[in-house]
Amino acid sequence: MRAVDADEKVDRQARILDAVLRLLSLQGISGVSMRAVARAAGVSLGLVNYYYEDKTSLIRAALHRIEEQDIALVEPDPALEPEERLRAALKRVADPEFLTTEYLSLRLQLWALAQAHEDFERINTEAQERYRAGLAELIRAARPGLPRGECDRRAADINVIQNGLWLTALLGLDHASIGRSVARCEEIALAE
Amino acid sequence: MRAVDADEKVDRQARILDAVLRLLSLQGISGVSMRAVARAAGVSLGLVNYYYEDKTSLIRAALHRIEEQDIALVEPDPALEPEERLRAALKRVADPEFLTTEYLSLRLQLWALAQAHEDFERINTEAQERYRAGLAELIRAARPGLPRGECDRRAADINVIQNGLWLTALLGLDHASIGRSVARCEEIALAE
DNA sequence: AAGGGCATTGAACGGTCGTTCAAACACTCG
DNA sequence: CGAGTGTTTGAACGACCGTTCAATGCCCTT
Repeated sequence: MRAVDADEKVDRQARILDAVLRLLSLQGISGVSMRAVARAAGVSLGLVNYYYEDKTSLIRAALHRIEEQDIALVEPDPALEPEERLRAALKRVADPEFLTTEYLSLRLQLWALAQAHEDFERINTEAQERYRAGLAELIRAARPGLPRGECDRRAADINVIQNGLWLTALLGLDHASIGRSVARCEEIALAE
Repeated sequence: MRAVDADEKVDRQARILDAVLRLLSLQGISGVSMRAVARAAGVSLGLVNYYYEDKTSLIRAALHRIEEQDIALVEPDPALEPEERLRAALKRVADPEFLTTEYLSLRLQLWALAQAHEDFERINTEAQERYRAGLAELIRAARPGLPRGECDRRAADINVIQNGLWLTALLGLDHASIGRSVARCEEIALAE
């Protein structure tokens, strides 16, 4: 059982952060207490405070973790042509891998947190802007003739629909309207 | 000062609920404690528990209050022709009156709560369905020739964009993309 | 073997939480 | 006036919260 032991021991800090994300997604911020996090991560209360100065920095770390995932969504896939690259990125947001209740609920909780806490709002806004810029860049690569302003506009419009798509997927489960919305995003992005 | 005194006295129960909505919007669920609510409403701690059995029923009451506002958004305006009625309803969601940070933040907090608490989720889903049904009915009245399924489909698609619109308005403040999204909703709704 | 530096633990602190409840208040009716 | 009814208050309870910290365990170096 060496490997399992090692797995369980390695990087307790990461396991603590995982536990935060899990609890936040399932129970909301009310369910995230230092003790609950410690319990869910299988470590002692003291260790949570050892790795994270206080609760605020713990949540902040969770926010940054989600931010990385968001940016990865518009990371260009180098194996594809520009247009297919864009299509792939647009489809990725409706991928079952990302459209899980756990992930979407987590996003929602973080957005809710951003509303209540100025510090978190800044992190969130920056992430949103980086995402939108990445999307605009993908459009520009796929439609080189478009002026930059038009690319930004399209990225913004797509962003609106994608946000709605995520929210709708979370609140109800209307798969058909999600598919149609992805198609609508492609239309907006690739119009000549 | 009779009138003011009366105003301040009348319906303390309603003032308590107002305080909940205000706190929830501004500080999230973490800011809503029985004591904070009492303080914000200008009543004693005991009175909050007098009118609301426990904290859960207090939040539940807040959810129902928001639900009423949502349904009112698609309430047909009898003074208008069917098509204008629909346009009015679609424009209403982007009305500055509803697009305030306070109101949107409140919605977000309630959605976040619905994820964490089964009881709240049910209330929320029902409200969402009633809203969507109201929207489909408006479309049917404006385009009587359309089959019912197509109306439902359009209502669902519009709902996705509107959710995104609200969320985008809350996270950033891209007014231009909001205007374009409202126009897109009209196109979807009124296509022949 | 002894020492030193991280990692890890859980008890303890003061504070806030939700809930309960006896007491005080305001008001109407007889 | 006094009895009765519905409001309103704030103290008190036990539970849980975030944070601190002395003590312990573990592993590498000398």
